Amino acid sequence: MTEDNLPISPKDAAIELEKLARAIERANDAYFNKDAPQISDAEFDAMKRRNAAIEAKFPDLKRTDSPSEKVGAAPSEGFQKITHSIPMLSLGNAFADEDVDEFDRSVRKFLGWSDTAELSYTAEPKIDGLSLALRYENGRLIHAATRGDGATGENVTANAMTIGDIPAELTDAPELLEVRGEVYMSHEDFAALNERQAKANEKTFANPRNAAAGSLRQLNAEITRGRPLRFFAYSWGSLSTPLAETQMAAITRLNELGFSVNPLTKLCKSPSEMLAHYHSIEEQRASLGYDIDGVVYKVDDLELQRRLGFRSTTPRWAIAHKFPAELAWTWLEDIDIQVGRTGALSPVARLKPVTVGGVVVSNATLHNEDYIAGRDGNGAPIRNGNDVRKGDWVQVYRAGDVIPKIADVDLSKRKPDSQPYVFPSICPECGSAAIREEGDAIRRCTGGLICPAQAIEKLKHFVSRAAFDIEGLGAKQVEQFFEDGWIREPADIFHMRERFGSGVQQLKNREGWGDKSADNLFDAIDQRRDIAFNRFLFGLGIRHVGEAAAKDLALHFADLPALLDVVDRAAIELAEAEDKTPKALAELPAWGALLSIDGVGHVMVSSLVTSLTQDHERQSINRLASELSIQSLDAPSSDSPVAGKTVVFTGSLEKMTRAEAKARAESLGAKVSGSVSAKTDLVVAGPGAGSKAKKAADLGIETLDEDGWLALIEGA
DNA sequence: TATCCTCGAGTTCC
DNA sequence: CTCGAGGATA
Repeated sequence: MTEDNLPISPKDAAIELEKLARAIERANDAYFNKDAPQISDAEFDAMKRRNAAIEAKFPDLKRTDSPSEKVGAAPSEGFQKITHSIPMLSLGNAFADEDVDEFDRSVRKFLGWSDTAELSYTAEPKIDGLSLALRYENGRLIHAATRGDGATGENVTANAMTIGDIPAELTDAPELLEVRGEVYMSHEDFAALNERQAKANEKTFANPRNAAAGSLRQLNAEITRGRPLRFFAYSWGSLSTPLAETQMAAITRLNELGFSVNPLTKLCKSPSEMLAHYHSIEEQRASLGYDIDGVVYKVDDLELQRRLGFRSTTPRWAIAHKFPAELAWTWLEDIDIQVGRTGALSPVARLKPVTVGGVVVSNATLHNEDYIAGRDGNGAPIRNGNDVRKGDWVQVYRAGDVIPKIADVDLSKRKPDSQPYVFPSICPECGSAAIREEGDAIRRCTGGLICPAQAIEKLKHFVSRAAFDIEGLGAKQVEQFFEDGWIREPADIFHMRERFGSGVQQLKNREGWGDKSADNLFDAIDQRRDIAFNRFLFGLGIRHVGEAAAKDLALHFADLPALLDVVDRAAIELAEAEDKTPKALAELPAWGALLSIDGVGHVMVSSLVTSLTQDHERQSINRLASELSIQSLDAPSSDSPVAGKTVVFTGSLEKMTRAEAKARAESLGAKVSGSVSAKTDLVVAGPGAGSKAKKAADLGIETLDEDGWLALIEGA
């Protein structure tokens, strides 16, 4: 009943979703709280699957209290999710003074500005806390959301309301105003809190940042109220009316509206002024009374910010200049090798635990063979070219304040009889040969799925967040089930309920598993029988096909058979080709069809062909697919006049650079190509346009000049 | 062919 | 978060 007779009109769908939500809620209540099920498991399951199917068809109608959000939800998930209307992105990083000049240069280059044109930036301390988005409608605080993964955060409104720096009401505010800033705790308050915690025999916090995070994420807002949190506003999201024309003026406006803003925010007219302010802030760092981890520079002119726009994950108009990382010395006790899902052998340093930047570190990555030997990927020396050995006295830091790495080694403390580390040439997990391809930095186990490490890592990838994201089936459970022999390939996951009818009993008898958790797991698994094509593809774990590539492929191919058909034909072409160079292969129909997809090159095509045409892999995929209903991806809808069109820019552009024109067009949903072909929808020709404009005319393709193009996209 | 940008795959600790 | 490398571009 899941797929059949789905409602056609949104109205019917909404009505049915509401009914299902109530019925499922009732059944849940009866089952969990009164311990007296009113309906059979099968009926319950069917209702939830139908709910999921309707939601998939009408994603906009998904209810905030949707049962699909609740199934298998861990008890810790006490906060509702909030999707940010504008994603909360992170910033690019600068570590050296030269990086600041480089930032200025790249901004000018993108805008097509000279080195001397006047360009101002703001510089402000980067507060080491956690970012928060506050949404005000008609001056009233509607909700507060943490950053989360950038797209979706947690609703912590009740807690935010208890923070003195966050006004519940604003006067004279825009109709819609989303203020963004940083929640933090001062050194003084942090020390007092820890003292209080210690006296009460409660746990103390490692640093103010953790204390702030822990306090904001209290399920009981009254506890948050007792915690001395503060807030600096530094940015904004959705707005009904612009705050100002410059960053500086916008910050002033936020201050006038009643928000605390950082007093060390300064307008700088050149990279040297920015650096001077950076060093001044660095000197004041210890006396500020709160933690900061660097300085943020932003292009001051908001119109320029808009033009600069965003790369995939960071804005082009801002950068974070980090202070040098804290360092600590410790003993390197051992070097272990981990095997990843692609067979990559990754060395990890086991360290005598040491505190670095408020966190105890006992492992550090050693990347690869060359990194241990003291060379980077280009053969250039790192750590003065010194290698790292077992028993060495090493200096550790946390790159980007996160990933522990080895900065230096003290040769004077090295024992005379110590030996260089010998990187294994056989896989420590399965004994297969571990081979390093010519020109590759990484040594890989050749065992494939024979290697238990690879098999397990591949399964972990399959259930990971961007893939099938099965609630209650994380890395740990996968490992356990693999060892039990219950799950050896993805399809096995979807057979668990039926195949282990008796197994459920086994599951329930195991520590940590009860009736509820076992059933929740099976429910969560069933939920994922409806899966988006891109998630499915990503989950297969084909080399070089990550999240982005999987989406590109899913947008291009209607379904799995369509993709497999082209890949099969490409495989035949490869087998029959006499000239197997990438250039020659590109001329072949199927091979060329795959290469024509944006972001797909010959390495990825080879990978698709080798992986998807292997017999056992294909059978495994078929077994999996037969358990699923794979949802095709619709092209992203957009109202802009150029959405989905292929545009070619030729000749010189006068009001913007090529890069800016491309970024702008892509943000409106257009695809920008370098050459004119039958697939081209529109050519924008500036002065000096030559053969491309002529070809466009020959093919009868619409051609605009720069002003015509700007008029077309105006207002979009 | 060289250079820039983005992505994939690896990593730690809470 | 970082490195290496794939893909796009000039």
